[in-house]
Amino acid sequence: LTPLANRLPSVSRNGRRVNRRGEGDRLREDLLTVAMSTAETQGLRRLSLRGIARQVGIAAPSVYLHFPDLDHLLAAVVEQGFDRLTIATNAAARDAADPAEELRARCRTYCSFALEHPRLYELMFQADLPLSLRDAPEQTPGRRLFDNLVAAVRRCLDVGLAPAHDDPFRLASLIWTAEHGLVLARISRPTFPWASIDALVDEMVTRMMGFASSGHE
Amino acid sequence: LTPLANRLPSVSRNGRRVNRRGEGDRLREDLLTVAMSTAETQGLRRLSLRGIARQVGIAAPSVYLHFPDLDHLLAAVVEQGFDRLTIATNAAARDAADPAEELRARCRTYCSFALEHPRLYELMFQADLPLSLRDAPEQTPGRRLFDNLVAAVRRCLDVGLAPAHDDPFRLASLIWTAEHGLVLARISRPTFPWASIDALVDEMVTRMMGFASSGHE
DNA sequence: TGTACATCAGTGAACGCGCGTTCACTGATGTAC
DNA sequence: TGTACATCAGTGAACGCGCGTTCACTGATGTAC
Repeated sequence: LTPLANRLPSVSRNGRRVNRRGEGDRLREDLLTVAMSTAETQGLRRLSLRGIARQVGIAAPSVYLHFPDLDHLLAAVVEQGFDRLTIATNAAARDAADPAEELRARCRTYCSFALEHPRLYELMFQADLPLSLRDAPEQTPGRRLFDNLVAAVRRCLDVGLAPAHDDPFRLASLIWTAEHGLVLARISRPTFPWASIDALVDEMVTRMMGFASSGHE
Repeated sequence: LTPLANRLPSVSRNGRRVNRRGEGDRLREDLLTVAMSTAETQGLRRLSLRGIARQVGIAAPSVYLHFPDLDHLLAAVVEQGFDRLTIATNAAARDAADPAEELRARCRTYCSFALEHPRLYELMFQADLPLSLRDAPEQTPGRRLFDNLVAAVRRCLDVGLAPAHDDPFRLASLIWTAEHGLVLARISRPTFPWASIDALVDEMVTRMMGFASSGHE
């Protein structure tokens, strides 16, 4: 009501400025960013709509301007997690000298990502949460990532690095689940005397694919 | 206050009788039984002290007669889960003809158990919950189970089924994490076109151990 | 045989908390006339 | 140039809920004298 207050932009108690007209979508990004980092640091159990709103600096109901409910917000986090993981593994694959090395690089990067963001990785596979994503049967998040793995396995078979009669899809299922277990076991049992993750992944891939063992003998 | 009421045993609204003197420990078993079955059917997210008390038919504070807090109750559930899994895998191992078959039988049974009790299995590996069990470093629940797996792998090496220079502990780590991932992936991605779990497990073990492949060519 | 007392197996009410969601609203800013 | 109006980007208060935990208690039953 003072002249001074009239000249200042709208500011909530947290110091956040209300977005200008037409820029309301910025809040959506802010919400995702904060949800993402909370997921990484705190895990699913500490992820709440009110908590995220608090950190962003808005009132809780403002979340509903961009997400119909909490599940859809979490689903967006999961999707973004898979996008980043896909980008990271593809980048690692590009530098590989041959298909076998590419496959190993993909798997090592996959595991590194999971172990660097353990809470996010857990959320990405938390069975019952992203309710809104379960309707899409074949478009499940991470399916693209898996398809890339199948293709990498196929390239190995094509150049004769493994028996040609093997099924790439089946082999990729075995390799994906194995690396999945490798990281989840590490996350949930941190005191177990684990060997180096990179060495374990390489050995797992080598044994699964039936590569001539290179490193470990 | 009526003569009739005096002759009846104490009964809470749920029809539960108050245990007789000296038999207070029965409530502990009831709590565990109910917590176990709730864990199996509902999962961790729906497991609450009040909910368990409600199902057992007691007042919520009565739980504190037997467990110092909710975490200790959950820890007891986890422990019981590992006990059952250990018993099941050992039973399966007894009927095996040779070490290779024993190892496969152990792994198949492990996976069957996990897939028959998916919510319980998830709880057993839920990272951050059994706070009271994390103090015991080497006595982590499931360690006995893992030791059995190492021994089974060692027997395979001893009879020459796999290269003798391989390390049983390392191989067991790879096999355990692989089967762990196999079941968790199935639980969290039920719509994925999975192959038969028994066939996948057998193939995984065969490839990991370097057995002469018997079934799949 | 009777009675005071201790113990056991619980209970009922209350606490403060954070949660997801709803509702009607507000204040700034652009637009039409 | 001025002004009414629509729209945008949010807010504040309130709802009902279930939760874990605390506290002082109760009622039956066994035991000592």
